Amino acid sequence: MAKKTYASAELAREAILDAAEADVLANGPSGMRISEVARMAGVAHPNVIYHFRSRDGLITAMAKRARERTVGQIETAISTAMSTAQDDDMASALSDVLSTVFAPDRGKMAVWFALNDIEAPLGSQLQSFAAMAHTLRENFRGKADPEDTKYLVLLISLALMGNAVLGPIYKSALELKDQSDDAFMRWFSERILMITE
Amino acid sequence: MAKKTYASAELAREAILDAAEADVLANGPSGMRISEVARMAGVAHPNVIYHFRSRDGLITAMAKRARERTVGQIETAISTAMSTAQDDDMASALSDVLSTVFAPDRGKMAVWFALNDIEAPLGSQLQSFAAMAHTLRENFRGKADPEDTKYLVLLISLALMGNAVLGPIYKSALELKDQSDDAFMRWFSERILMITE
DNA sequence: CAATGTGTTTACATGTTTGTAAATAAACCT
DNA sequence: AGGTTTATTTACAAACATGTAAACACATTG
Repeated sequence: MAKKTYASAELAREAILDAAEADVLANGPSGMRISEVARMAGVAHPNVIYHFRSRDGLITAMAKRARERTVGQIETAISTAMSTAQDDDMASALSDVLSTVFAPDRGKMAVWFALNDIEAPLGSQLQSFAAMAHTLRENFRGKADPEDTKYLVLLISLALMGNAVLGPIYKSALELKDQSDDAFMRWFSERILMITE
Repeated sequence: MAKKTYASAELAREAILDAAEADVLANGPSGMRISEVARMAGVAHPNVIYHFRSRDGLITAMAKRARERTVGQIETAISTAMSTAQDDDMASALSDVLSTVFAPDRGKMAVWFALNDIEAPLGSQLQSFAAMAHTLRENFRGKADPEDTKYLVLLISLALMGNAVLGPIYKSALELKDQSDDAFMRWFSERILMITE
């Protein structure tokens, strides 16, 4: 009795990828269990293997989908910001981009990937990200050193990746008054603008 | 024939912990395999269990040792810096502390721990770290907002943790001219001083 | 120097995980 | 409707990981 849970194979695959993503987010690539993924997706475990050939195939497919989705979201986030940013509220605009681009789950996933030597999102996008940042910077602040902008992009990326993983822990350890991501983004954006003076 | 590889049980334990640390650094807590640790330490796998009772016991002991070692190193690094720091070369002094405190391996380990919900080093030390930083700051720059110093310490911690994991990847993706940790530390230290103006 | 305790090994038991095989059901053609 | 392909399940096989048991070597000491 092979009853169907999903309308199409495509939907089943997506559901399995969703489950895999959740499992990896919680337990990392090495902690992901295909039976757990199957359970979460509501299918029998050989079905997962049927769709993705192997555990490794599942991880690869999951990473690929995450990468593609991320690239898309980054592009829209940046282009939105570039078209709406006003000189008088750069901090706000910047803060918005940052929260979007480096959402906690995405950051956590990127770190999991990096630690497990899996090609992560962002890496390949950073270069163009830096180029856009540099254009934006020179538009508002005049001539600047491209290398300096790269360092800036690097710092932002690293800090936000770190924030995704350790942010909550460290904020609580420091007993910060406002431990929300928003507060930190806001503070950070202001400092970034200070050092691009 | 139970031949001895190490002179004392204590040495065997240390060797096993070293191996466990290397394995966890490479594969994470969930990826660590007792037999692999045993192989690296040159003992049979039940010997590992004999010394640490279980896989979990091994991880716990390893984490504990790492925490204690870290706390010690942090304390000496900071006190050295505080006694030698000169007003005219703060950036250098700061940069030195940062590289010491957040060495790549330590950062990577902290991230592994955090992702696996294991109590990591630093967390409990951050508060006193922030207090020292604040004293130092007010000594050189006069009255400042303690909350702001906390954010600063947070940023530094997060960025350097991120650097330990993603630094090399991102630096290469950005095609930075100088991809050494030193260059980044130096640049970062200078910006930190800029925003504590 | 025998007895005991500690550290170590080999051999094994058990459970878990991945992956395969075969059967079965549904969808899709003609 | 019948046959083929696709998706799914149950049952099983094989590998691997953790942990236990028993035996064995070494050192200490009574």
